[in-house]
Amino acid sequence: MDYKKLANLLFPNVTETVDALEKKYPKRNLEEGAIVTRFAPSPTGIDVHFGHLFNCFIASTVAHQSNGVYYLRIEDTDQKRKVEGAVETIIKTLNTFNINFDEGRTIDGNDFGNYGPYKQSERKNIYQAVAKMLVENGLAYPCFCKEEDLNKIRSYQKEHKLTHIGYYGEFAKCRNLTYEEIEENIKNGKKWVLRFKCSAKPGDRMSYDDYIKGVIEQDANINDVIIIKEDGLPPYNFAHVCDDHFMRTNMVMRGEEYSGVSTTEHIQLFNACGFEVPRYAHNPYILKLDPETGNAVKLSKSKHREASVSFYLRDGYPVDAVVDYMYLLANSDFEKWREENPTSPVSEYTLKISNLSKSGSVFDIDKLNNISKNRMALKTATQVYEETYAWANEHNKEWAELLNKHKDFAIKMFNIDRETAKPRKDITTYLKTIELYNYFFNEYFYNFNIENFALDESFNNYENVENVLKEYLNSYNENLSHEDWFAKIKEFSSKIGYATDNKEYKKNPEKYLGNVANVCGIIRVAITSQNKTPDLYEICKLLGKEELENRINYFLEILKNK
RNA sequence: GGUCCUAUGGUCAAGCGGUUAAGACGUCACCCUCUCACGGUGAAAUCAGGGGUUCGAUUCCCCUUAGGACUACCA
Repeated sequence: MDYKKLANLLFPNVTETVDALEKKYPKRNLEEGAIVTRFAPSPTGIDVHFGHLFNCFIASTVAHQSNGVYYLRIEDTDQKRKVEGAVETIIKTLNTFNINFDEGRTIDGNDFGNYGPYKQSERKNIYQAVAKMLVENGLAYPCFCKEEDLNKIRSYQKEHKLTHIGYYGEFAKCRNLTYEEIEENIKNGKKWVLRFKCSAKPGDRMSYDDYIKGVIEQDANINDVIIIKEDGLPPYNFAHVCDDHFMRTNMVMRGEEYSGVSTTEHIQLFNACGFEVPRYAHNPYILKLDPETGNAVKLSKSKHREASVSFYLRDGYPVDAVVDYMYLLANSDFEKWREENPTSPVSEYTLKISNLSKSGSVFDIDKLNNISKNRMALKTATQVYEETYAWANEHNKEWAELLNKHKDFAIKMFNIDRETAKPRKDITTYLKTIELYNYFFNEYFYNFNIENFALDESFNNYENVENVLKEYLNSYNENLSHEDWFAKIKEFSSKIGYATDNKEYKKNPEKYLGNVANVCGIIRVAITSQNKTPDLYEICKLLGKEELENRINYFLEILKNK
């Protein structure tokens, strides 16, 4: 067959040539070992998957560490699944986590960089030029099979339990069409797709060196896969090959789902085009334990809230905590480094792709919480204030207003038990600050009902409670040191029948109304509503004597009327 | 069904033929203590099973088992 003639029949309007493209997109001039890689999302959702964030994080870190290039390419060849606003969300979200691109599509829809356009739907001429070349070289052919034809082939293959399912060998009927038949079909307006003429046969093996998983030997792809769809655009496989070639990617980092036969297919395509095959690195998944079966399953947006990056943003996990967690997932020795360098920027740590786990790891929210607590404890009160405020502005207006209205007060509040040798570690998220600190604000406190107060048996006898609180107010003086403050409490506690020596109290509990811990407990609940709070002395000092009195009166009032 | 990947406590994991099998999170206990935290000390808890190779296997090989992925005009 005259393939040149066929190419012109199929692509009469394509004038672009591969040679011209090679010149237009020259090899990158980078230092030895520089990694050029990309994030290539499909704009099909309004939320980013944590697994994608994780992949991006690894790829961008590795690229930047090597003085390479990390770019963004939008894979929108499936026009049916496109979602409005998805690209913007992706870019914004990644930026939030300090993942930035050196070139690619931007949030306002423009491109920056010399290898664009960075959106596949705008690269049709490139794909068609390469496709035309393949036809000219006899490596691709048009296929007129319809969906039902394909289904028929598939069910035949399944019925006869053939090991290979697909369009190959004797099943690839359109492979044998003559030029005249093709011309006739086209003249009759029959729709066609372009298929790759695969030279591999059942039983053929191929191997490639995966940067993460090592050398993998695989059954080679034997299907005459589709490289140009009916709409003229390529599916993933061919778009990947053309784009990563002309964008001069040298390391394709992508999810594990592409490892295996797909990769052999992609390599065949690279070879057929005469393009250099890039290095592949297939990242394992992040998993989640299924409570019913106990099996680890792929983290999925539809089933697990922590699969969506918006979850971390909404709950207010500090970005540095999430980033630390990703480092930990990638390289377990990061933990040791972090222990030794608690305040260093992560950029000082070298991520080692060789230390990536070959299998997926189960997502552990407890670990993230722990990291978050530790990161939070390292921040100054002002930092905590500002980050919390920024978060609240987006996610909780009420909290934001209070923080804004009482800024100095709020910073002092966040500073309690902070700048000490053993800072508190109870804030995991910005969201958590609300339940942890709301009682500091009168706007909250004076709206509490008796149910909001953490009452225990110490509150059963109203007279005792009143007695304790009145004594406390009498003894309280804002100028007291911490020691003197506590000495005063002990003093009146003993006077009104509470034990001040805990060992003594444990020996003879019946001799006392309670111990000094109960006294503090009563005070704590009365002025904060909670039984778990930071240092009581500091809280009292921050609120001031007048406010203490008001709160105690308020509390006694509602306790009495319970 | 076929092909590939993976397998150390509940989780993340060190380990590269000889170890009392690190460490972290989580759990529990005790200490510290005005609560809660923090901190400290300690405990329970792991080499999936079976064959080889070897003087010796968690480590190397094979099989089994389990889990995961792929097998689209989706990416």
